Amino acid sequence: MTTQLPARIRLLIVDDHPIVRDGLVSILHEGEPDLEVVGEAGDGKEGLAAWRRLRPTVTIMDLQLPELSGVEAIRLIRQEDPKANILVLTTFDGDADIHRAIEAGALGYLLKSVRRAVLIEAVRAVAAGQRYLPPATAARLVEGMELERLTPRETDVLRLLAQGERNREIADALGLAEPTVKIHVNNLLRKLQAKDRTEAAVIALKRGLVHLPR
Amino acid sequence: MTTQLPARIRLLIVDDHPIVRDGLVSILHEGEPDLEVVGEAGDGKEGLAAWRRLRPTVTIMDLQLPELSGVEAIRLIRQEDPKANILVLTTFDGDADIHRAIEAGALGYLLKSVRRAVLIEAVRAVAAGQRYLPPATAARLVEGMELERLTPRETDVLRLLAQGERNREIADALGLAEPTVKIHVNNLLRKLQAKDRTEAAVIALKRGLVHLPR
DNA sequence: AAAGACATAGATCAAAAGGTCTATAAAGAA
DNA sequence: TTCTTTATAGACCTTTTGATCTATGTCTTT
Repeated sequence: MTTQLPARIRLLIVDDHPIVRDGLVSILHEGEPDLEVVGEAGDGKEGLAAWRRLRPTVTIMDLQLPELSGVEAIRLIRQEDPKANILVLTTFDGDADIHRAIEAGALGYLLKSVRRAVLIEAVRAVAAGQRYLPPATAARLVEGMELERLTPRETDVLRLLAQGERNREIADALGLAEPTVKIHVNNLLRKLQAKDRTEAAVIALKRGLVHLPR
Repeated sequence: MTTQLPARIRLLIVDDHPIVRDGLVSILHEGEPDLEVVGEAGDGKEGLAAWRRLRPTVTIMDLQLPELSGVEAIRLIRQEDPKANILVLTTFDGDADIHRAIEAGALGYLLKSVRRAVLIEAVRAVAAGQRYLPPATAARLVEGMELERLTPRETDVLRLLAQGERNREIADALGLAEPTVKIHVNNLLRKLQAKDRTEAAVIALKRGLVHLPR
């Protein structure tokens, strides 16, 4: 189908921070003549549109994006082209988001704190269709698969719990009886290995299972 | 003392993310001939050393830095030169950190998500010795001054509370009686306007009063 | 010296949280 | 169909939390 010119790697950058976009462009261009940033986008929607227009070799994507979340954008892109190479570049290693991004079809994952050389290495790996995950992340991903799978309902409860809602309020918000909420909370404490709801809330935030409210 | 050539603004960038540093350099250089990045540093210690060596017009500083925190670095710099112009550039608007940074002597404050033009505007303002705060931040700072001042002991308790510790455990950890801890928790709930300890923990994290444990 | 803020702690009491049972029902997999 | 998972809910009990008192001692500021 596509006649490949092996030399050139065409890149699309999707990140809502202009500073980060410029930093990426600067690092990727300088001294790497075969890397070319062909497009940039500041939110998920623009990112998807740009991807459709440009069909880049690699899409570098942040997860926290306005309009359309990074995970959603990845899912939609991979739906249109299951071979699309996507490298996730995010600020914190909130495990849950990474997990979802990988499930949605991202090939690589990196923290924004990485050194320049690592970024380039990751871009080249993903451009070649290879997985790229920091070892620690890969390890946590495997553990995460096993241990902490939350059911949809538990996730609902956790989200409200992590905003400081009481069981009574959670029950009302979800249209449940309070004992039901208590069961879910109980399961959450066990799965998250938290000794009480406050620790559960902190763990949920730390792992990116829920996000801080505005 | 220093004979001033008004044209040139010499900048020092202190941020632990190479991507962000490159992004800043790129934005600040391009099309702004009077702005010159004369130095970069990747942690607080290096930042302080670079500042001593370079005495830049403006120091652009992240708050979350290894080795020496941004707030500490700001304090030390301002101790040596109370007229040093420091612009804080940070990822999240954790109010407490901003508050401390301003108290430590930062002149301006910006989120990393700002547009390029705003960044340049802020740099020029701070270079001229003027305060630069986004209106929303300024407003919150004023409120914050009034309402939410925590005592040192309350901060101790809050830190442990936000890790999910129980009153009993907090008491043991701090060498207090449990009733004393309860009083502090009570004061915290009132000052943070939280309805229970879980919400207090979330608020504390959101405002940057405490940080997520590693 | 007096006033105010802070830290300490004891005593109660009601509300909420958390643990442990049992039990029903729907959806999906073996 | 049978088994498993998930979601639902009731009952019971203990622990923890949070609210509200009173009270003391130390600082710092006025």
